[in-house]
Parts: sequence; C-alpha cells; structure tokens
Amino acid sequence: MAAPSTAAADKRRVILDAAMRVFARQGFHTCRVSDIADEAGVAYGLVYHYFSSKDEILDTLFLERWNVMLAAIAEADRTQRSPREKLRAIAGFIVDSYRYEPELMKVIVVEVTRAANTFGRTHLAKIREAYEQIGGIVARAQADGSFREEITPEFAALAFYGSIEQVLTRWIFDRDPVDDEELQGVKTMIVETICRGLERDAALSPPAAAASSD
Amino acid sequence: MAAPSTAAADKRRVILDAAMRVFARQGFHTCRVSDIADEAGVAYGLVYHYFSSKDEILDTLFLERWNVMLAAIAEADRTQRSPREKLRAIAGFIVDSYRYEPELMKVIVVEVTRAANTFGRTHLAKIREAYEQIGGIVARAQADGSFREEITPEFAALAFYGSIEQVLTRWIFDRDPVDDEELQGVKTMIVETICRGLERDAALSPPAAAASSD
Amino acid sequence: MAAPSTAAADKRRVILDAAMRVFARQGFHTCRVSDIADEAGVAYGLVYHYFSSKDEILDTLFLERWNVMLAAIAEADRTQRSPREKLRAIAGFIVDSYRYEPELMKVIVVEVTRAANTFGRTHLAKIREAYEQIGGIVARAQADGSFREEITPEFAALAFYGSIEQVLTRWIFDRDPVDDEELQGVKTMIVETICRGLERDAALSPPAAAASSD
Amino acid sequence: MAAPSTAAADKRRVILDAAMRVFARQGFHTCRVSDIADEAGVAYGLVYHYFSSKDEILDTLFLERWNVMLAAIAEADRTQRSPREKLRAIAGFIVDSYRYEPELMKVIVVEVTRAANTFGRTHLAKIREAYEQIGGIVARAQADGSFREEITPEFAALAFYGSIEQVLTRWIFDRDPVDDEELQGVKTMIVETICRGLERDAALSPPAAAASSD
DNA sequence: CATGAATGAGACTTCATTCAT
DNA sequence: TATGAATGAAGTCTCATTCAT
Repeated sequence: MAAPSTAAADKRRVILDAAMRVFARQGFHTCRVSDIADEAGVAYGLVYHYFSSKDEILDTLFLERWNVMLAAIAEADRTQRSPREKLRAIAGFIVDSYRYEPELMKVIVVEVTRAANTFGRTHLAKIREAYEQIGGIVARAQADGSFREEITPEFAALAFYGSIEQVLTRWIFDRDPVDDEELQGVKTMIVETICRGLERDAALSPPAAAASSD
Repeated sequence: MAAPSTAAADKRRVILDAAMRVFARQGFHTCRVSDIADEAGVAYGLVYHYFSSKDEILDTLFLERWNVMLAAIAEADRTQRSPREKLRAIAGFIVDSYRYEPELMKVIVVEVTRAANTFGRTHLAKIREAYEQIGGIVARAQADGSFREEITPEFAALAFYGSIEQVLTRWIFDRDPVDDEELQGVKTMIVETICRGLERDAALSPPAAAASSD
Repeated sequence: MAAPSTAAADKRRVILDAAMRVFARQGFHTCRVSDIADEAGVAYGLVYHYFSSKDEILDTLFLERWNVMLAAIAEADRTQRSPREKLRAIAGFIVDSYRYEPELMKVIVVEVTRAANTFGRTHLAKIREAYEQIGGIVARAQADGSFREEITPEFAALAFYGSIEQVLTRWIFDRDPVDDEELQGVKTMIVETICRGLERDAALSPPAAAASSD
Repeated sequence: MAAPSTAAADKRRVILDAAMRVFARQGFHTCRVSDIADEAGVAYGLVYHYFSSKDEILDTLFLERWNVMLAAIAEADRTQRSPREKLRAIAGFIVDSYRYEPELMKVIVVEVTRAANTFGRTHLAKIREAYEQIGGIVARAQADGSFREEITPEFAALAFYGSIEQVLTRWIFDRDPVDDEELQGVKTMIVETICRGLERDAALSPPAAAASSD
C-alpha cells in the first residue's frame, strides 16, 4: 500500500519540477496552468488534485527552497567561525544554489523575492526572517567588537542580501552562462566589499588572510 | 493660442499623476484603466487619447524619472569631488527622490526595476545605463588609486545600487513613514559600508573625516 | 470510451449550428459571441474551448460547406454527361443547397463569398477553386467543339457562378419563402441562359431536348 | 458671397474624394473617420460639419454614382436600338465606369452592392431599380418577339448584372491592372453570352452581325 | 468654417477553477 | 487517481460622435 502513496508523491514532485521549469521559462503570470500540466505530462485537472491553486504551486516551490536557505543560514551562524566567515558561508550557499539550480533560483528571485507587489508581499515575513538572521550575526559581531557600530544591523542585512540578489538578477538575465571562476570571484567580492565595509579598521588586514583559507 | 496646448499638456499630466497614485496604491496589474480615468477625473477614452496603452503610461512614468536620475548621476560624476563624495551624491539623490515622491519611487522600483520579468526586462538597457555610469566612477577611482582593484566595477555598481534598492523596498512596504533622520542615516551608511568596502586600506581614515563634513 | 469524444464532438457541432443560425439572423459582425453561446445553450467560454476565435467559427462553417460543393462539382465533372448537363448538375446542387439549408447558404454567400473585403478575401483562393473547376468544364467543352471559343472559360465561370449567386442573394433578402417550382425553374433558366450563350449554334437544339430529361 | 459657398462645396467634395480613396484602400469598416480627415487634409471634426455620420459619406458616394448609372440605363433604354444593343450599352457603361474610376467602383461594389448585410440592405430598393430597368428591357424584348419567353425578365436582369458584378469583383481583387483590350473583350462576352442565351433561335445569327457594328 | 480634445459604450478573448465521469 | 470538458468573470482597447473654443 505504500506504492500508491509513493507514486502520488512522485506525481506531485513531477508537477512541481515542471512548474519550476515553466515558471523559469515563461514567467509565472505568462504561463497557464495547462502549460504546467503539459510540461509534467499529466492532465489538466490533476494539477488541482495536488495543489489548490496556481499560486500554491509557487508558494510551495518558494517555501521549500527558502526554508533550506534559512536552515543553511542558521547552520552557518551556529558555527564558531568569525562573522566574516559566517557571511561568506551564507553568500556562498546562495551563489551555489544558483549554480546548481539556476531555474529554481530564477523563480525564487524573479517571481517571489523581487516581486514586491505579489508573492514578495505574501511571503514578506518569511523573507525577512533571513534578513533578521543576517542582522543577528552583524549585531553579535558588533557586540563582540569585530564589527563597528555605525552601521545598523538592519541596514547591513539589506545591503548584504541586496548585493547578492542584484548579482543573481544580473546573471539570470544575461545571455552568457556564468562560469565557475566568476561564481567564486563574486563570493569573495561580496565579503570583501560588504564585510570590509562593516569591520573595524583594525580588523581590515587579518580577515583578508582568513578569507584565503576558504 | 498657447492655452489649448497647455490645457492638453495638463490633462496628460493629470492622467500621469493619477496613474502614479493608482499604480502605487493598487499595483500596475491589479488596477484597471478605468481606475486611472476615475482617479484623474476624466473619461475612459481620454486615457487612450494620450497613451496608446496602459503599458505606455508606466513606461512614460519610468522613463521621465529614470532620465532625471541618469542626469543626476552624470552631474555628480562631472564634479571634481572624490569618488566617495560622488557616490554619496548619487545615493543622496535616490534617497531624496523617495523622500519627496514616495509614490513615484514606489512605482519605479516595484513595477519596473524589480519587476524583472515584465517592465524590468523592457527597460533593461536603460536601467543598466545607471549601473554603467556608477561602474565608470568606480573604474576611474581604481585608476587613480583611491579604490582598490580587487572588486570589479561591475560588481561594485550592483552592490551599490542593490543596497539602495533594497532599502527603498523595505521602506515602501513598511507601515511606518520614514523620518528624516533615518533618511540621512541611510545615506551615510550606504557610503560608509560600500565605499569603505571599495577603498584602499590607506584611504580608510581620511574619507571618514570627509564624510563628517556632509 | 467513445461516449465522451462523441459528446465532445456533439458540443462542437451544437456550437457550429447555433452560430450558423445566429450569423444568418443577425449577421456576423452584428452578433456577439455570447449570442452564439446563448443560442447553443452553453457557457461563453466553451465557444473558445472549441474555436480559437469568432472568425474561426465562420471559417469552419464556410470551409465545411465549400469543400462539399467542390466535391460535388468534381463529381459532376467526372461523369460522362454533356457540358450542359454537368453545369445543370452544379447549378442544381447549389440551388438545392439553398433549398435544404437556407440559413447556412445565407451565411456562406452573405458573410463570405460576397464579403469581398473580409472573409471573401481570406478565402479567395478556395473560392476561386470553384471557378477554376467550372472554367475547366467550359474549356474542355470548347476543345471537344460543343462550346464555342469566343467566350473565355474564365468569363464563363464568372458569369455562371455570378448568376447563381445573384439569384441566391435575391432569395435571401426577399420576404417570401421560395417555392419548389421557382427553385426548379431557376435551375432551368440558368442553363437555358448561360449554356445556350456558350454553346455553338448547331448545338442549340439538341441540348434543349437533353435538358427536358432532367 | 458665392465664394465661401463654393469653397464649402469644394471642401465637401475634397472629403468625399478622400473618403473614396480611403474606403477603396482600407475598406469602409477598417478605416477610421480620422483616416478620411487625414487623407482630405482637414481636421477631424470638419467631416461632421459636412456629413452627419461615417455612413452618410458612403451613402453619398453610392447614391451619386448609382443615380448616374440609373440615368445611363434609362438613356440606353430610350434609344431605338435593339435589346442586345441596349444591354451592350449598359454593360459598356458599367465596365467603362470601372475603367475610368476604379476606386469609386470598387467602393460601390465591395462596400455597397455586395455588402448584403449592411449597405446593400440599406440601398436595396435603389439597387433593385437597376434590375427593374434591365428587366423592363428584357420584358419588352420578349413582347416584341426578339427574346424568348422561357426566361423571366427578373432572372435575366439578375444574370446580366450578376455576371458583370462578378467580373468587376475579379478585377478589383486581381493584382494586375486590366488592359483596354480585356475591357473591350468583356463587354462583348457579356452580350455574347447573356443576350445570346436570351434571344430566340432565329435571332442568333443577325445579332452577331449587329454586335460587330459597336 | 474649423479644430481636435473629450466622451463612453461595447465586444472579444483569456484562463483559473470546478466537476462529472 | 485521473481526465479534460465546462464555466464565467474580468479587463483592455477601439472609435464613432459630440462639443467647447
């Protein structure tokens, strides 16, 4: 009796993956539910057997991924590493997500986090959880003296995430595929720019050395 | 004989301003053309007398504003000021734009620059002109030795603009109106974070002094 | 398993038949798609489930009928009958089409073949196929000596079809229904006028006798 | 004081001629009133100073021309010529009308006489006046014994006019301009086909001779 | 006479969702 | 589970006509 439920779970997954590709290719608003069904190779109505609406499909794709990212941020924060190293781990995770799942990340960024008026609004609280975790890392870095206090943690989080999102958006709409070297370079530039902007004067040299250990 | 043309221009302006308010309030996709006509106090068809489509109204609002911003960036670049001061002038211009015309800026950011799949794509080239101008400032700062060369000008522009856009987005969707103090604080934090991230070690102290004169 | 597809085909037919009645009653441009849906007793959107546009419905009605007519012409031509008999068979087929399906023929004639600027243009090539087949009959009659050569086959076809179309148009817009006697009379008059005009002098008497056998 | 009224009359004429060209080029339903104004080089509203509606412009173009044609038919009928010569004169007049004013005739035929559902209906009575005059010629030819009585005058009129209209329609939608030889040939073919179809057996030879005198 | 801004009703088409089988 | 036919609300755009100047 487990087989059918597994099969069912598979179909659901098939639809989700198809939706991801269709959303990435055509955009959420431009595609029709039938496009998703066609891509998944299932009948029209079956989509509504697994999801209550077209919105719910995107909600699901977003939440699955975003929760993974929140976990990754929490994990990075849980380590004993320096703030700069934590932030580098986070930036690295997001950039690698794009590397390995560019279609999914395109959907997440284009259709949710940047879609301020629609899904970005729906998931506002969830999205801000990421900012808050990042802000927390900054706040604690300020408390322990490694980051200076002129910059509020809230702003720091916005600048950090905003820089990354902007880079992803650029990649998403560029013709050329991004090569690995550029991906690694961006990870470094993010911390080299934002973290250095956040760190105390005295801290400027050592972290540069620390970064090389990554 | 000037009156009619003035009157005509006025009606066009009335419609544009009404559209700005309606787009800001309801969102471009959620509002109907009749909402714009109602807000403007004109007949439905008059909207189509001045604009060929609903899209063209938003295009017009965006281009009007974006061209002003490009001019402001070019103007900031034309001065003899330091790179940091130039970037501060640009950040200041954008932040002040939001201060004085929050509805317009909400429309620009939410419906165009962040709407990657729709108008953001249409105006991709125009939007990138801003990045390129900012990147040019950075590149020249690297050439004259004030900015270090580890960070590419392209990335620097994305990080700079991305940070600002993220802050605006936060303000746009926050309940509370932003007070002047916060606005000024953000201007400072932007340069304090991004510019410091971009500047050479030796340059870290002097700019801090320069910034205090703003 | 045949039932659903039959049911589906039926609904499509129901819509086509309803459209035929509505087009005949109100005219293609004057009726709304909702009039068709109402007449068919189906929901608005179902019309668009089966047809991609209002135009396509008329295209379908026309092509269905016109292909039947082209087949009838080809069939008439395939027999061993005299040219006059072939043309009488064709005229008879068209006149009988009006007798048995006056609404459909009204739509075909009024909305397509006579609508030179709209559907008549779209289906120009298809319409001309009929002229060409008729012209072919005339050309072969000239070759075998039964028709004289002063009249080009092209003109003969236009005159033949033009005469019939004009008669149909007259009937279509007359108040009174056409009785069978008039229908039969017209069939005879068409061949008696046009064919006699086309035939050689020597041929004038025999065909008159032949016609009486119809 | 005559000058302004002359000027006024001129403007009215300018608009009518412009409308003729625009209707011929774009079709009545496809063009906008502003297209006519543009073509005439006058302001939008002026069209409504001279005509109460777009329809009235076409009505005017049609009636002007159709009345000329009715007069020509009456004139042809008034002579002492044979029925065949009268019909040849009428066919010749219509064909020459197309020769000298193809745009106007295109509008008359395509937008009025063939537009059964719209203007053809409005002007039904006027159009039928032509048929009736032609029918009258045929009826009198039957009374004097030159035309046989198997064909009703009503049908004869429809066949005669229908043949001509079909030829004009063909020319109108053919790419190639019609040369004079073809025009003359068609005049002959019309009477050679239709009149011969209408004439008594005994009359077949003499008219052929008569026709050569044209 | 002349202008062209202003009016507003009207219709096609799309597509998410439901439901009978 | 699975299918896809059926539903119907919603919104953009067109354009003939009017009218103030």
